[in-house]
Amino acid sequence: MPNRQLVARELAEVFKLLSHPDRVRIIEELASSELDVNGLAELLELPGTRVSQHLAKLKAHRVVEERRDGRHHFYHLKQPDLARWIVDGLTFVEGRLLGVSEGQIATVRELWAGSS
Amino acid sequence: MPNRQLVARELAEVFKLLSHPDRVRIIEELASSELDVNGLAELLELPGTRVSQHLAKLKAHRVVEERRDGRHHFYHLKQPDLARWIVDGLTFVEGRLLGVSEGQIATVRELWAGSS
DNA sequence: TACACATCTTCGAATATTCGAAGATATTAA
DNA sequence: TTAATATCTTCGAATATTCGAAGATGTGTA
Repeated sequence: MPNRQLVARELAEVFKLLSHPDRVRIIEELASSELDVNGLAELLELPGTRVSQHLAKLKAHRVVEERRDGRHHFYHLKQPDLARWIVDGLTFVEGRLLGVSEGQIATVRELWAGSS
Repeated sequence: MPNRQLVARELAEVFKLLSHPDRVRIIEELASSELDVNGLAELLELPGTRVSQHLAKLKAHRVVEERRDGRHHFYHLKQPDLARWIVDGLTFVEGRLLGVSEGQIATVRELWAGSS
């Protein structure tokens, strides 16, 4: 009865998908508003090509969905709760951030939890 | 103010650590009881060397802690809530498991949530 | 001491990921 | 149609991960 193995494998897939800082930031930005590739690239100060590559991966795994309007490709989270769950994970990160105080982490938590 | 970037980087590190099925299973087993390398290896039907390598990585990132008793090295979760948080992540996996019904996922959720 | 047990560490090959560069596609405007 | 904009895809090199094998370390037992 290898259900637990199958479930662990899928969970690990999701974790792998979230295991890049750019993708974490993309998901957190999309938590509060739908954005196109350029919009994300400017917000995150990353090259558009890179954002596009990350979005392709997120889309392939059905984490984000695409809506096209003219030449713009807008992206949003398929399951907005995902962003909240990630923010919950901050609990397990607090002890690891030496240069960042708990207060600053709380600020990030609020930024990502509410409206940015 | 790159706090969000720092936080995203650390979150991504944690996700990378969880991005292997063996490590997910190890963490879920350690949620209910402290175990030594051989105990884990038998439970998960994996070679002891492999379990040891995963545990070394989890220990380096302070996800697990070690207690030595004679020639046995017992491991436990430093933050037991981590296992519960991972189980919460099952929400984002349910649609991806084609061969596993929702009822079976619920069973895994209970197995991992309570006593195994 | 000698031996078995439990675990760790190192090595190297196979595989996967990342990232910029360059070119391809699709849409709108001139 | 031509050109500009927005995005995607492919390529290849650099880097990282995985995993078994082999040997090293530490602990208990005869």
